[in-house]
Amino acid sequence: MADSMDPSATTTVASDAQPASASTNAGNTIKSEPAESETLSHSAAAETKPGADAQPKSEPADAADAADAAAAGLPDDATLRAAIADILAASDLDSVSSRAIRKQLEQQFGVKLGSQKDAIDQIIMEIIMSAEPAEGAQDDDDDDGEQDQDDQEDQEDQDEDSEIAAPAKAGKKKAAKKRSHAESEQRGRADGSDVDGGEDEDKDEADQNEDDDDDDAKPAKRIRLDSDADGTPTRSGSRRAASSSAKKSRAKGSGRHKSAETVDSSDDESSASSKPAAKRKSTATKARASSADSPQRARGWAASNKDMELSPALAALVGAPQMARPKVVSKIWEIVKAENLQDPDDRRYIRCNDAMKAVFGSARVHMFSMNKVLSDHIFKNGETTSTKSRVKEEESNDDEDDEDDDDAEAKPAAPKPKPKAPAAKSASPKRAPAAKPAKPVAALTRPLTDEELARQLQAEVNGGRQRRAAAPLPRKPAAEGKSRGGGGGFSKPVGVSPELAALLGASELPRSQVIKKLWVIIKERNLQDPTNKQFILCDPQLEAIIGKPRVQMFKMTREIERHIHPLSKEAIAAYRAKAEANPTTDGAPDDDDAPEGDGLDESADGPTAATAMDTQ
DNA sequence: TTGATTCTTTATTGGCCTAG
DNA sequence: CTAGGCCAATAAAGAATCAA
Repeated sequence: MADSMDPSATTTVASDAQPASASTNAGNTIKSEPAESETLSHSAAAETKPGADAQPKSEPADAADAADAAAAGLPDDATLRAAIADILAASDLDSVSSRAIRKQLEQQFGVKLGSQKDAIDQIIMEIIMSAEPAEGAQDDDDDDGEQDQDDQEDQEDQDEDSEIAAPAKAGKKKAAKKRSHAESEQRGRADGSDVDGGEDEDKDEADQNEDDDDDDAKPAKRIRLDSDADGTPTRSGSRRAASSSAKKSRAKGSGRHKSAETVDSSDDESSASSKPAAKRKSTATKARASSADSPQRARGWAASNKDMELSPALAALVGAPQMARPKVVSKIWEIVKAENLQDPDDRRYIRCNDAMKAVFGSARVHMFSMNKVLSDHIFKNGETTSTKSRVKEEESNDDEDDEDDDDAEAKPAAPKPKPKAPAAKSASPKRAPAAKPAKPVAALTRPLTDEELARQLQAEVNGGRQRRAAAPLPRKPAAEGKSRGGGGGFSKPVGVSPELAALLGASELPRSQVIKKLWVIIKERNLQDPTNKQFILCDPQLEAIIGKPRVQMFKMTREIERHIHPLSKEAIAAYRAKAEANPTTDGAPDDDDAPEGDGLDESADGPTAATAMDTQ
């Protein structure tokens, strides 16, 4: 995390920052005496800047002894164990990695421990597992922590600048997070960037970047992963699994998983059920401290590791019809190594064997382009066609053939080509940054011979390409399949304040449209902060609504909320009737084309506001 | 550093669904 | 029947995977 960070700086930050929103550790941290914060910071330093002086509290003598022993060879098991225990005790398990620990040990003992990697991992796991009971004991503190968190919340509400401070304030973040909360409480909180809560927006922006710096801290999940692979049912491991499955379940839109997760987390049920019945709103604001960064990473990891459908050719190559992308890459490299397929002249090039030729369509492929080509052979689970292959097709259509007319219709489903299309994108708008025009693979692969070309063509026919002829991309079943009975939630029209109405040009429209239109305006007026596009630099009109000259896009919704009020049933019905009578292309009622009168600004808003009162 | 992809973070409401 | 989780839209950025 902080290889580049001055440990002393970390200390400063940690002790200076009001830990008001120290996410994970809120409960404890709040109560921490300054001295304790110091200790924590040292822990952080110890974790990332290994060295005798950074060695956390216990037994420096041991370290010295061990160093002596190291001169003779590797430290013995007991020494190693003690040292690891020390390191772990001083580290945030969500951010520390086995590698970081090993490096620290190497420093400490003055020997290379690469050969001991497995053993060290094993010891780490054992120590983590043996720490479990302590975790349970800490559960009782949860409520206190939560209470404290509530207090912070209030504080933060008063201090608007600290809004973004606690990324972990996602209340709704379910059991997996709660668990990590409990665990993190017990662990040291070593991560300086985690501790430095929120001071101001700029700080937070910096924090974001600093968080990113915690590079070499491949989180302890690595360790957990290993243990999972071994089938060792560690708590941490199951937690990770639960978290990833939770994510998956969400992606799939299944409530069943949720319950499974609940079962999984039996020790959490009390805290979960003890939550006031008040709904999401309260849970959302009730900041459940949770580990701020690690779950994110974990989920990112889980995302990458989702099993994907493989084309027949690729399946034949790797020996499985489904596999996560990284595993595919790994497997291919396994094969490359096993068969010594790397070009001796330039080891970045891989000489394809027959199976690989079927996939890559050439006799030689650059390692970097390998992934690109693989994309043609990897598909979303359960899909018959891949989004990106569609995109590719469209692109290739542009410069090659026009035979596939239906592809043009498929376009809306392709999120890519326009990094910023304000208009209708629906299913998966994510991954904006990836939107790069596909570089020709040929740039890295050598020109194909006719024979190879033919083979490539064949591979395409056999592989992913043929899938595209299949039925139109079944967009997220949840997206349209559910169609959530008659437009509740975001599609339910709401009334907006005169100011907002003036900006949007409509006084009644669905919440989703409010946000959508706002973004159109933001783009039109180029209001995004060029240095950090997550922030909106409000123009006078927008500032009158937001109340700030600059607002993070994530927080915009909250600010806008002040200008939104529910409509009466009658008003909603009227709105829908109007929308139905005047359907627009978007599917959602669009006020651009069918505004309820252009002079609705003030006049229309009065009644709606009044009716809104009725509703409430 | 290359490549692609998926998912997360934030905030909001309310219908739908499941489990108890 | 109730409680509570999921999901819908919207944005940018970054993490995760793997290899040399």
